[in-house]
Amino acid sequence: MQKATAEKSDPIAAQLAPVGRETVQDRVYSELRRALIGGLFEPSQVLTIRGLADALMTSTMPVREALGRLITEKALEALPNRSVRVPPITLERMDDLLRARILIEGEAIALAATRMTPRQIATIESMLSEWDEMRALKHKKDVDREVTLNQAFHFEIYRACGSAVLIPMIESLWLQSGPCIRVAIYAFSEAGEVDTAHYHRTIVKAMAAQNAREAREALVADISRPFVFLRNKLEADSKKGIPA
Amino acid sequence: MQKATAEKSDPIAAQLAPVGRETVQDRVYSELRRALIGGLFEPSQVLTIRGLADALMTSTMPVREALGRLITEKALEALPNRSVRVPPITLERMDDLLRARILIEGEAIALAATRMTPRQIATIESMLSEWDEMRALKHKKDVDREVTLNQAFHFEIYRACGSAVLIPMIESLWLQSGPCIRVAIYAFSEAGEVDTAHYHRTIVKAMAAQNAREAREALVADISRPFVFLRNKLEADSKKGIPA
DNA sequence: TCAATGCAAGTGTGATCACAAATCAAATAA
DNA sequence: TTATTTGATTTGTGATCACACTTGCATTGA
Repeated sequence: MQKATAEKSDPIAAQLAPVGRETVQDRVYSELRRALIGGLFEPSQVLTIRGLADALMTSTMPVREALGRLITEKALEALPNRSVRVPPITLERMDDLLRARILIEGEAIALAATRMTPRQIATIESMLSEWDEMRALKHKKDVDREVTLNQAFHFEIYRACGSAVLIPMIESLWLQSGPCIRVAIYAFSEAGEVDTAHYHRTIVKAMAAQNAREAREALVADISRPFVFLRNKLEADSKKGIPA
Repeated sequence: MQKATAEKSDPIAAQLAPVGRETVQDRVYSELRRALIGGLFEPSQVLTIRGLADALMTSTMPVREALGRLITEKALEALPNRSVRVPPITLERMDDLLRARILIEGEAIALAATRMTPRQIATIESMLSEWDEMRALKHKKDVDREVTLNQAFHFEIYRACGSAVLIPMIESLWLQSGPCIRVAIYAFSEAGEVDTAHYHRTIVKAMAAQNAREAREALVADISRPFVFLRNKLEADSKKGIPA
């Protein structure tokens, strides 16, 4: 094998990063994930293979496989008509999702509390200040950036839990609650938003002190907020407005 | 629509069950799931699309989509070579899986403890006696049947937890630990098996008493057993035998 | 006017083909 | 004999086609 010998003998090869061979299907899958977590699709919206293929400038093949994967992790829903849609929001489902997230993400942050390196803690601290400066010049409500930064903050912590089993589950949970969260964030914005960064600061403080219990409690408060907010909003709407 | 009117006006339509339209992909996916949970594939075994398609008497298309779905739930592993294999067993992964299963299945059974109907409890009790009579005439070690019955018992309980979010996660966990479990059960058989049904009886008793704490503890003992057994076996092997 | 029928466009599913990358084996050189 | 190379086979990926089912709309009937 000429490649193996080259790697050993050639000193410049050590400076070369291996070029990733990402498939089209992977890119489609990642793109749809990003859109789902960011809440770019509305609940109950139906997606067609050919429509997405056109939008993503590819053929139907990578799209249908990506959709199949998203359906298995419950990020999308397969109707009996064989059409696929993003799952609608119901109160039961929101409670269900929140309970699962408290259980699993709470465990992950408790594990991470005793395993995070100073370097990793410095990373999430820098994210904190990045959050602050975004708030400082909040001329425009950059919801997309807010969502992205929030996700990066949380997963920087979760990655430190050292569990290759829990992390994909958390990703699946974020995928499923993405549409809900987006709706909640919009509701936040129009209802005099509470300081989101405050909760993150509490989390960072607990993580720096390696206090698993406090970290878990702060996390629960953080992720519960949009859910209870949206829940109250939905209940209020159904009481006075349309019951459906 | 003639179908809708027929449903309302025609009395014989009420006796007709809707014919399910299961796709080939669904069948392939279910079949591979069954094989994985049952441990029919060995750890580190590589699977080829065309090989599976031939074995399942279908084309490559349904197989590749089923494989993609199984990869996303970590039931299979995609190598950088783009070939797929069933994940190998490591001590770290086993501990990781067991911890996640204790966390999530423990929560599920605790939820189910206060929600199981008398009818559902009667069902798992009947499974208990079915287990006993299988033990009574254990002329041949029917590992397959043992695995199937064990799965049916646990999921009859989990289904009662009422969470549409937790159950798919538990299925994913069983998918991932399937190969390990199979190895453990074989090891059980050759090492004078402890009474598996005893743990299930304890679980049933706790469920009947709606005692969530006891049910959870009994479940943890039940699912931990094959893992700690296999762990000790692997550690013993690595100490005296091959370190790899 | 309204419901039922029939047609046409759209959609998911499975099969097949083309192509590039990887794997394996025989052949060759040191 | 051992290491290297070369060629053939296998394999995954993406594109395209054929078919069946669904959906939506226009037409027809009462």
